[in-house]
Amino acid sequence: MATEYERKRLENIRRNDEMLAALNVRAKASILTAATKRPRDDSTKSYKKKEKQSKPETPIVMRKSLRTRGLDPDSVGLPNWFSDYPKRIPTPPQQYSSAPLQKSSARVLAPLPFDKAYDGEGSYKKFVETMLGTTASKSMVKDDCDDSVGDSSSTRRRSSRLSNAVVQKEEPVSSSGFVKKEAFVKKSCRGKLVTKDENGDSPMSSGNDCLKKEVIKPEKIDFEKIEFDREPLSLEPHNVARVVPGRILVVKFMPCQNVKLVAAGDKLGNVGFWNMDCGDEDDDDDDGIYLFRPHTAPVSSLVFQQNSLSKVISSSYDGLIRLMDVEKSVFDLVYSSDDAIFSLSQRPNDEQSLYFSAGYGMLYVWDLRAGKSVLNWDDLHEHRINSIDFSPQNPHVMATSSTDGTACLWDLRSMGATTPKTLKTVNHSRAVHSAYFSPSGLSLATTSVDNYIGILSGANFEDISMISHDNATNRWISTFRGVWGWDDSYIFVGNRPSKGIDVISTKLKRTVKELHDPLMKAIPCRIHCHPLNVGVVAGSTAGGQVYVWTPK
DNA sequence: TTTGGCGTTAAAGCA
DNA sequence: TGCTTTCCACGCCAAA
Repeated sequence: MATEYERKRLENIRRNDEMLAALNVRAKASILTAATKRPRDDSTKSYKKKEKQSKPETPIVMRKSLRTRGLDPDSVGLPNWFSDYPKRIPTPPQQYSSAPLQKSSARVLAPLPFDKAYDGEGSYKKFVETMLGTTASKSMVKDDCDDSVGDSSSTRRRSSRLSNAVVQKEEPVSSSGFVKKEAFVKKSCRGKLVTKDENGDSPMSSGNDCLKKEVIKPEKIDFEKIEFDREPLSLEPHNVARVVPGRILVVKFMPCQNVKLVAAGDKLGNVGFWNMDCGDEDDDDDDGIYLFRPHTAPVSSLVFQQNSLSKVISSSYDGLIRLMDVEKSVFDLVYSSDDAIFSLSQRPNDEQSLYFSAGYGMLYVWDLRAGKSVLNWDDLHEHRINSIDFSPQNPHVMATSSTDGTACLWDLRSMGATTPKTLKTVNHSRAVHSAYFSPSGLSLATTSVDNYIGILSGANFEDISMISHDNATNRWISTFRGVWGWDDSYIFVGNRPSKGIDVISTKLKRTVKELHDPLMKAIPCRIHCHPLNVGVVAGSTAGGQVYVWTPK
């Protein structure tokens, strides 16, 4: 229950804020600050804001339900304005265009048009064109799934399937819920139309695709041409950009081979897109970086819709899930809640369902078509769930990681109970920030702040090995998450002291490579390996920069 | 047992 | 170049 003291404290905060708002002190202070600020010397490519973002004038309010606040659902509890506290600050009608100070606090429980969400300086016209496929007719898109927050695991799976030539079919599942390893047949798929399923139907053909897609023929993607093991990766100056202003929590490549586009979500609620092909130095109005602000709190995950790459789902600590629909130029509101959403994922080949975690240990299955929750568990973990991922071998098997110090494997088919049992639980001594399946689905990698990266393998994931790795961060940088490369051989994870990326061999159980470059000025906390282009790796930092390594 | 304060220390912004 | 500010990740520990 909220204490008397807490109520008084909140009441004081509210009164003070109303007084400041009435005096318009903050707006005036902001004007003074803007008038006296120096232009920043920024030699690297960067997003351009409409106006300098002043520091937040209100505290970030973490979304918390009555339940997690310890209040009864029918309790009067905190005043109504508390959950939407920032909205109480008087805002002018043009808040989105000329008053980022006010804008920074408003949680809009409605679809948000691009015009209102856009926070860049130039035009986003080219971005829309690119996303709608007018320049992407050569694009090739993946055939199946995307993944969970801030990682790279399942978006790579297609590429891995191609490179490993692992034939995917309806896998037999053991009684324990795990796929029988021996059921898989390795053979070359060169020349096959890998985007078609067993019935000959292309999973890409459904839906109102915006991009002009082309069936991927394996011979078009010569994975052997680029051998990550042998060819070093390099960081070119033009592959460095500041995409968003705040600390990045999630970075994702658009799963498209011929359009080099990176999306990043930051602590302030921004979602930035960087079209790396758009490098027209003469065009001051469009440098390929497009900054939107669909959320008012940290963006926890970004997922490109599996069969419609012009749609991007975002989740946030502000309790909202939005669907960016480029065709309609709007960030639709999919879900809203008082609980912070810490992770979101989709199962392979099921783009109608969202799996997301909220508050402290809750997990929801949301039907996009029906617009409602079809399943939920209140206490899947004892603390926040940091990642959700699905086995590419068997999409019924889900992996979660949590601040409660565990990573768990679940069988979705036997989770009807209110307190479902795990298939496997991995115990770390501290918070676990990720648990991602390898591209083949045969291994799982967990990353914990206890300074270990766990590798689970074996037919039933019974073989657990812990690789020592310095995963310590602090409050100013995002926690590390080990992500898989393009096959089961390597895991990529940030290195704080060296400001680089460690490449860990799962076979040797140690770091075998380090990606360093003098251009790297900050720690790459969140990493994504391009799902279709082997050797292309993005690292993102607390300063909002994205660094993209490419094969030499 | 719960709660809240504190230490940690990266990186932008500013003078 | 150096100082200030940021401020909800996490663990530790003392106080309630």
